[in-house]
Amino acid sequence: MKDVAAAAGVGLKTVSRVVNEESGVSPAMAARVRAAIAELGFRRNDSARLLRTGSTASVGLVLEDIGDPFSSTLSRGVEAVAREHGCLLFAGSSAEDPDRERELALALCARRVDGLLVVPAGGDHGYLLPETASGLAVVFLDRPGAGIEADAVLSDNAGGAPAGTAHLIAHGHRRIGFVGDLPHIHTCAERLRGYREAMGTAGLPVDERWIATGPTDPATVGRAVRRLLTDGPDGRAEPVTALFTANNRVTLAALQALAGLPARPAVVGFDDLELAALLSPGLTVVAQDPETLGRTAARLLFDRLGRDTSPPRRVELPTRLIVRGSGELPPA
Amino acid sequence: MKDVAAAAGVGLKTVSRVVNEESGVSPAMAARVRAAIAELGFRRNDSARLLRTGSTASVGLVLEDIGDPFSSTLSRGVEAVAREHGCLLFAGSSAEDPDRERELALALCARRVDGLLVVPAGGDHGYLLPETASGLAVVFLDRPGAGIEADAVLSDNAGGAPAGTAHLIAHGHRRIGFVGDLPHIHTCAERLRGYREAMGTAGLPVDERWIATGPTDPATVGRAVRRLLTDGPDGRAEPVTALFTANNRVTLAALQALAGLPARPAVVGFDDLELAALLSPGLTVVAQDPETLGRTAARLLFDRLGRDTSPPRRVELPTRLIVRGSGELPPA
DNA sequence: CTGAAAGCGCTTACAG
DNA sequence: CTGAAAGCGCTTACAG
Repeated sequence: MKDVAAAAGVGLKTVSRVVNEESGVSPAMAARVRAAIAELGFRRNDSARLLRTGSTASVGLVLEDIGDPFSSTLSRGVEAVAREHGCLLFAGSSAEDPDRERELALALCARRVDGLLVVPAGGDHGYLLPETASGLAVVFLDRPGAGIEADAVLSDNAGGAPAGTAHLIAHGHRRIGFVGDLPHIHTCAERLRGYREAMGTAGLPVDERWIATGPTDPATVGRAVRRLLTDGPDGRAEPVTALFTANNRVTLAALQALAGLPARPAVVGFDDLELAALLSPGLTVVAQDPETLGRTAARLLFDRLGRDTSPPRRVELPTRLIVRGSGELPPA
Repeated sequence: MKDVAAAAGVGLKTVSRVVNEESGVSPAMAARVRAAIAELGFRRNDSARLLRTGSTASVGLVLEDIGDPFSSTLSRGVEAVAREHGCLLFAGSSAEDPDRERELALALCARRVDGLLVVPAGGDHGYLLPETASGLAVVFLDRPGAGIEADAVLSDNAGGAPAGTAHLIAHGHRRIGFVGDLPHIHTCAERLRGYREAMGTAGLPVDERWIATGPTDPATVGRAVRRLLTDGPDGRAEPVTALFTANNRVTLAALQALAGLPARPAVVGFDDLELAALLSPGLTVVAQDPETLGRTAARLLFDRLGRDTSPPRRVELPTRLIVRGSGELPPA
C-alpha cells in the first residue's frame, strides 16, 4: 500500500480510500491510484486490516469429526449463516478428545475469532472463561458445555429417545437392547435415560446386560450386537428382540453386524442415514436435523455478537420419528 | 502485552520472550512477568503475531459443498495434514458456482492463507495468477484447474469409468445408460468419455439418448432414470438394461427413483456410499478414496510451501471396483 | 478533496 | 540477561 501510494504520488490514506471505495476522492486521483494498484498487482491484506479494525470476520467451529455426516451437515448450516454475515469459517475436529478440543478452541481464540461454536468433547469448558470475559461469543452445539455459562443448541434427546423406544414397545417388543457410544458423552447418556424412561413408562424391566456402550468401531459394536442377540443360555440375560441404536455410527456398525447374522431384530436408530429408506426393510429412525442445528447455533452466535446480552439460552430442536419398516418388525 | 510489561515493570521484549518461552530471561523476571500475565488474563494475539511474522499458519479449502460426504471426507484428509503442520483450516463451499468459488478463494487470499486447496467449480482460475506470483501455493483437487499452472490431485477417472462400464458389459449388458451431473464438470466429462471408451472397446454402439446429464436433484435424476428405462415405443431408443451413475449424488438419486419402479436394471455407481454394502442387492461401485485425495493434495501443498519448486504435478489416485451385486444383475 | 501522525498487537534487529 | 526503536500492512482520528 505504501508502494502504491509512492507510485501514484499520493498519500497512504488516499490509497486506502480508493481500495475501500470511500467517497471523496477526485476522479483523477482515483484513476492514478487504480493504475498504480494494477501495475503493482496490489491486493489488500485483510489480516492487517482486521487487526486494526478489531474484528476478524471469522468464526471457529470445533467438531467431533469434520468427515462425519452428522458433523459435516451441521457445518453446512453454520457455513451458510457465516456467509450471510460475511464471515469466514475455521473448522477443526476434536476426535472426541478433550485435550484436542481445548487445544483447538484456544488456538482459535488466539486468532481472535469473533465467535466460537463447539461440539463439546470434554466435560469442562472453564478454560474459555477468560476468553468470554474479554468478549468472545461461544455457543455449544449438540451437547451442552460445562463450567461456563453459554448458549447451547441441542436436539430433543429427552423426547426423541423415549419416542423411538416406545415405538419398539408398541410393536410388541419387551426385551430391547440399547447400543450407544461412550457413556460419558451427553447425547449417549440422555438417550439412555430416555430409553429407560420409556421402558419404565411401559412397565417393562430393564436388564443391565441389554445396555451396551463403548467405542463405535465396527468390531466393538459387532461384538455387542452379537452378545445382545445370543445371550440366554447358562443363566444369562434373555436375548433381546429389538435394538435401539443411539447414533449414526452405532447404527451403521450394528446394521453391518446384523447383515452377517441370521437374527432379524427390529431396529430403531437415532440419526438418519443417507440410504436408510432404501434398505429392506427400510430403517426406522429418530431423525435429527443437523443442518438446522448448525444454522440455529450460528444465528444465536451472531445475535450475541450483535450485543444480545440476555441470559444464556438452551434451544432444543425437535426430533422426528420416521417409520420405514425396521422398527415395525415383530418380536422373533 | 504493553499492559503486562507495565504491570511487571519490564520491557515489551521481555514479555515477548516469556510468552514465547525463549531462553535468556532470569527466573525472577520471568516469574514477575508470568504473575502479571495471570493477573491481567493476558493471551497473546496470534493474528498480530502472524502479521509480523509473514505467515498465517492457515490454509484455505474451497469445496463444492462442505456437507457432502465426498467433500467432507476429503476435508478430513486435508485437516489431518494441516494439523501435522500446525495450520488451521478455513473451509468453504462454492456450491458449484464459479462466482462463489472465485469470491471465496480471493477472500482467502486476502487473508493471506499460506496455501489454497480448490475443488474447481469454474473453468478459469487465471484470477489466482497474481496470488501465486506473490507466493501463494495452490493445489487443485478432484478436478484440474484451468488458466494457471498448478498441481492437481485427481482420481483416476480415465481408468475407473471404463472399468465400471466394462463390468456391466461383462455381465451381458449392451444397452447401458450413463447418468451424470453437469456435463461441463471435469469429472462428469471424463467419466462419460470413459463410458464411451469402454463401449467402443466392446464394439457396442452408444445411442446418445442413453446419456443423461444435468442437475443432481432427485426429481431431475428420477425423470432421467425413468426415461432411460422406458424409452422404446414409437421409434425412440430401446430401454437400457443397466445404469452407470457417475457420482455419489447421482447414484443416490437414481437408487431412490428405482425404488419406485418395477424395473431392476444393473447399476454401477462411481463413488462409494455409506450403506452400499447393506442394500439388496449390494451396490457395486467404482470407489474413490476421498480422504487420501485430501491428504495427498495437502501434502503436496505443504511441499510447495517448503519451497519445492519442481514443475507442477498431476497426481492420479487409483479407483477400485467393489463388486457387491447390483452390477452383476443380468439384463432383463 | 487530501494526507501526516498515531496505533492495532505483536516480532525483528540491534544495542547495551 | 534486558529493552528501546522500528516495522508488519493496514485504519482511525484529525487537521488542513
